[in-house]
Amino acid sequence: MNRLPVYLQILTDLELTETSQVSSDQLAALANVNAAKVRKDLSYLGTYGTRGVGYEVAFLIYQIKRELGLLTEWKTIVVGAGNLGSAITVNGGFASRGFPVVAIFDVDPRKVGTIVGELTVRNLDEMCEFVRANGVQIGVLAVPSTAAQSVADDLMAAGIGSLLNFAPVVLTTTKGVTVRNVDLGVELQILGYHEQLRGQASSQPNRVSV
Amino acid sequence: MNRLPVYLQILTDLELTETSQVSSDQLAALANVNAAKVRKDLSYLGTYGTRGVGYEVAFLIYQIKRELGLLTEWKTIVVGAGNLGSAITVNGGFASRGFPVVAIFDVDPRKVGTIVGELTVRNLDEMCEFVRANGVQIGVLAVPSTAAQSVADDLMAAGIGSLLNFAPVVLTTTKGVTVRNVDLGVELQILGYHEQLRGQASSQPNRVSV
DNA sequence: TAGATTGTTAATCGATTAACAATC
DNA sequence: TAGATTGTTAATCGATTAACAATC
Repeated sequence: MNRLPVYLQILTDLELTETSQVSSDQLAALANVNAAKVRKDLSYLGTYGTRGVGYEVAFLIYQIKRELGLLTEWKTIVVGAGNLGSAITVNGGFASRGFPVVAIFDVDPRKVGTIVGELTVRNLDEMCEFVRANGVQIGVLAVPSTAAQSVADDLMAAGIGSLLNFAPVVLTTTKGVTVRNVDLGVELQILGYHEQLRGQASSQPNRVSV
Repeated sequence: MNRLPVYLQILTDLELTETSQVSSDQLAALANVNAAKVRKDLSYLGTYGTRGVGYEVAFLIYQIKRELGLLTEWKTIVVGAGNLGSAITVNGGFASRGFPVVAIFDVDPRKVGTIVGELTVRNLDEMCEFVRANGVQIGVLAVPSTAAQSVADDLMAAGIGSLLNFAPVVLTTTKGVTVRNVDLGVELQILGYHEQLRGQASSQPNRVSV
């Protein structure tokens, strides 16, 4: 369920402000969704609410984490030690969210051996062996578009489970590997679309929004 | 329409391979969707196909760009000159996709004045004035979570149109500002969820997938 | 008990897709 | 004309939400 991470973030914030109980109405307001939807989403986890009272924040956090598989750590590697790969490795704070970055790789000999965060950049040649030997589950592709498919092929051959791909290409995948594409250019394009709509709204009010 | 950027990318690839005509069947296969959906999506742009033949690639690219507002350039600034902000400014290649990054800002005096790509990092103090003076439409927030709301408030006060936010916080927004959140941690969490499902599928085959 | 809120049903809404006449 | 493919209708499917009995 795609909305559970949103609830999780809100609940985590609430816990920091010492809130121990929350109603579906409150949660819905914070998440900008319908209260019935919140109850339906949460009832999917089990019947953990108390009628007339609401939900216990800490318990709900635990149950969502359980459902999302965040009680386990998933070993993650980053491929590409450029700015993006470094950003993810260093300040992503992913380790605290259950995704320890256990290695970072690059093909550029000038980058191999340098330090990124707490890791030393390894040579791409060692990647497959490392994945196999350490049972790495998740690979983050922060490489140029031209290299993405090749790196993905290597990782899949080495038995990786899931890929997070930042290169703006449609990867060909084998087996049951899950791929998630994040194209930052597309994110901007969507904003551009909204900017255009804004312009049309003020000048040509004869068009229904989509 | 959220699928148009996907079609656009595929069509652009096709154009590079000298393909001038494409059918809804072919496009659907490349985009991993139903052919009827492709035709319905494209018919929204207008009736640009030819029965018995298909669609002209170049013309379709133009029409999608027009619809998405990609024939105009949208002035973009990046706030935060860390690894993430640098990655976006330098190798995002967003300028070629219609989003020229016209300035980058940081609060850290050690970063102000340094060069990122073709830009000199400016002081955050100058940001509002710059946005107003140059009519910047889009702001990219590559700052720590703690700073995100404050920077967003400043940008909105200065009249920015849309924000792309990488900080894992729910921003409070005023007026008709469009905000798009990209939480890389959430992206990983979704992969973690799939990893967990994979594990359950092999051990406990008594659970229907979601 | 009275008030509040859940869990769930049933209605509604919108998105997807099969099917096919139109037509190149 | 025969084959291919669009554009669109109508059916299907799934997601959202209003409503309310259950119950704390």
